[in-house]
Amino acid sequence: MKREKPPTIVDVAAEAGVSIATVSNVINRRKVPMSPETIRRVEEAITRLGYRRNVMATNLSRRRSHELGLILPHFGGYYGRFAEKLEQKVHGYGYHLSVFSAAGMDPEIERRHLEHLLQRRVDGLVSHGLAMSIPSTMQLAGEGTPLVIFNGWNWPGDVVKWAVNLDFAGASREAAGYLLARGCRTVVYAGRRHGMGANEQRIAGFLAGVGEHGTEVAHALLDAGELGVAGVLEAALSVGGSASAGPVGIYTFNDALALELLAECHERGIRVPDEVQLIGMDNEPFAKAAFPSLTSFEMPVDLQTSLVAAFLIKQLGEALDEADEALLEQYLAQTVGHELLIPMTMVVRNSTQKGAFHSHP
Amino acid sequence: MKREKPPTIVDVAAEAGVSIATVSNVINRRKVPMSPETIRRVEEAITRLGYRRNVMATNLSRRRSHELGLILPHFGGYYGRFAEKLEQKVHGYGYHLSVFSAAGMDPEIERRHLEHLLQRRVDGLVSHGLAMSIPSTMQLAGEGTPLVIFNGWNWPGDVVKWAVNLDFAGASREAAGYLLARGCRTVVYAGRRHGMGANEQRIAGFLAGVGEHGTEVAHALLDAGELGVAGVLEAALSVGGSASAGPVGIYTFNDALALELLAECHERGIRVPDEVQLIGMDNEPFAKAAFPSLTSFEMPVDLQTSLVAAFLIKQLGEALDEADEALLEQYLAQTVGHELLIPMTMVVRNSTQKGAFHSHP
DNA sequence: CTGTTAGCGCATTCAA
DNA sequence: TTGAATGCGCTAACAG
Repeated sequence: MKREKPPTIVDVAAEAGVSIATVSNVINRRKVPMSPETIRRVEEAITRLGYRRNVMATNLSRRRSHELGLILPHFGGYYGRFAEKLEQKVHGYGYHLSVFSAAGMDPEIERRHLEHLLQRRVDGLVSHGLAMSIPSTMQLAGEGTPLVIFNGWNWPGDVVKWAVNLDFAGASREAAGYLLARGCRTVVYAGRRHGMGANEQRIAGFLAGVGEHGTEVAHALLDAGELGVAGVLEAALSVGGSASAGPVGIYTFNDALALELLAECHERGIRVPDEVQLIGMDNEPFAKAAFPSLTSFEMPVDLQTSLVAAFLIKQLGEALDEADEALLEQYLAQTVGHELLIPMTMVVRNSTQKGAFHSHP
Repeated sequence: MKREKPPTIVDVAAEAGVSIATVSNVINRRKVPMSPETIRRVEEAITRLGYRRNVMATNLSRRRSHELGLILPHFGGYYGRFAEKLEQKVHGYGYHLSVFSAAGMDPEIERRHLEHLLQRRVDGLVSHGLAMSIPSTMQLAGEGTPLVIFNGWNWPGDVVKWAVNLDFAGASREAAGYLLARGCRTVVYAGRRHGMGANEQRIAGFLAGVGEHGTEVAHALLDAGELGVAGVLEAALSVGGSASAGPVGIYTFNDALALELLAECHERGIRVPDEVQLIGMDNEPFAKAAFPSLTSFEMPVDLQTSLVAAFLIKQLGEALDEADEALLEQYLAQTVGHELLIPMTMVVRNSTQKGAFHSHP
């Protein structure tokens, strides 16, 4: 624990025999003209001393941190990829991204992270539709820091300028329609209550899809958190009365749940997709490798992060590059209000293809 | 973009009719005696103005950030959980944790994050065995910031005081032995070259396990990155000559790879575990839900993060609580050098239980 | 082209 | 019990 304190700009100036202002100039590659000789001497001094600029001092002085904060519900799957992509994106604009996880929607942890980011005076924030209550968030975020939400619905436009959402409703509508088209006699949605807005969107879309079907169809909304996986499966199987023909279609909150249901089907000798058809969401790597492979929805992470970054960078008064500017305009044109919807595409696999698998022939 | 600048301690002082020193005192020096009246006035002013302390200024003044940095190879699975746990742990000691992902072992990104963390003058660093070269890291980290490594091997003791590692070698040894004991005629290890140290540890342990077997046994080391999943399976099947009796045992770098191999087996009508037995690593949620479920190794995230936190906090000169102190001593006692090894436990499932599954009866 | 100087927001002696 | 003054490391006019 020796830790002699790191060299400062003053040490560098002394070492190079110039003033601190000059050092600052060469560090920040300012426009001001400087003799090559001076630059060389300063740079030498910097490497010789192992100088590293103190960003706290820099930010304090600049009254600008060039730092952005991202709050995620957790680091897994889609969200992790989201974070990495967004980091790359904003780095291209000279911003740094600090990522925090609410460790599974824990409002307390979330609040802590938010508070910390605010105290650090980040220039902007990106957050999922939070676990914290909206008023509580509003109070924290206040009018202050630019905030872009992703996958959050019904945020008042005065606190959130933009919400960049995946069209879970549309996807769910499609899923329901697809299952019905495949001849399912019954369709159910298996959700997770703590999915919050994302869950509600799926429900709304699912119901819409069911409603669009020509004839009346047996359906149900199930909660996996409440019923458990086995409970969901049982409930699903008994919805339409056990005698009717055709498989039961189950559309799940995400691939993880779909996979668990799949395992439960194996356990009970229920054939997929003959007796039960499954559609998940997220298109996780394991969805493809499952047996039978799971039909799911691809997450357009690239597009979503690009849009999020574009909105935030723009709010920060920065100029966007050609591609991002174009992207923004394209989506802005087809958007009403401040909620932007990104369409999703279904990836059809064997869990919805009749006859592709027989567990117990 | 109005953003009137946030209130400072000066504003609060004015509002409360006291000096800034007094404000500072009520905020963080409750030890010094102050009249309750003053405290009340200051606190009122704070809430009235919505004052929030600027940590950059605070840290600059204190010459201490109370912030720790964590660098991960990526956010997925085990690492994500690791981050969340560690965050909780260090929060208990009054530290904040900033997490960064190298986006899949990208040395460039990793360097960027490390540099940023150092510029931010974090009090300590935690990192996986990095993607960056060791010398490059040493130069960066230098003698300066306390650094604890996890799952990193062969780091010189003068730059890394502690390395807290999972015993991948021991687990791999056990895996090989287990497969052999289950009657496998052939055992192979399917790895990922970019797993680096973690991969090498597995290889060493695997070979040791094979070597401990009484008789000579056909085995091989395969690289999934090079051969592809199909290639690995083919190679594995042909290792011992196709005629010999007993299943082929495949021990994989992680569950993801095991699952892909499992899918490939289904594809080709190869029965698991009758013809092929699989053991993965990480005990991901999908390992349990796979069909057949995958034998794997549990990751002791809690224990590992506790130890990492304890080492780092201690290096920072902080006092540990009872439990952590005890934990530290316990492990210190059984450790030689600066590399600490955490034992892992196997979770046996159907992918190694004969007869549990017949894909094509 | 280079140096002087006044902040940035806060913590912390040292006096009062 | 409170306040004035100094410094943390750096940036950004403004002079020279």
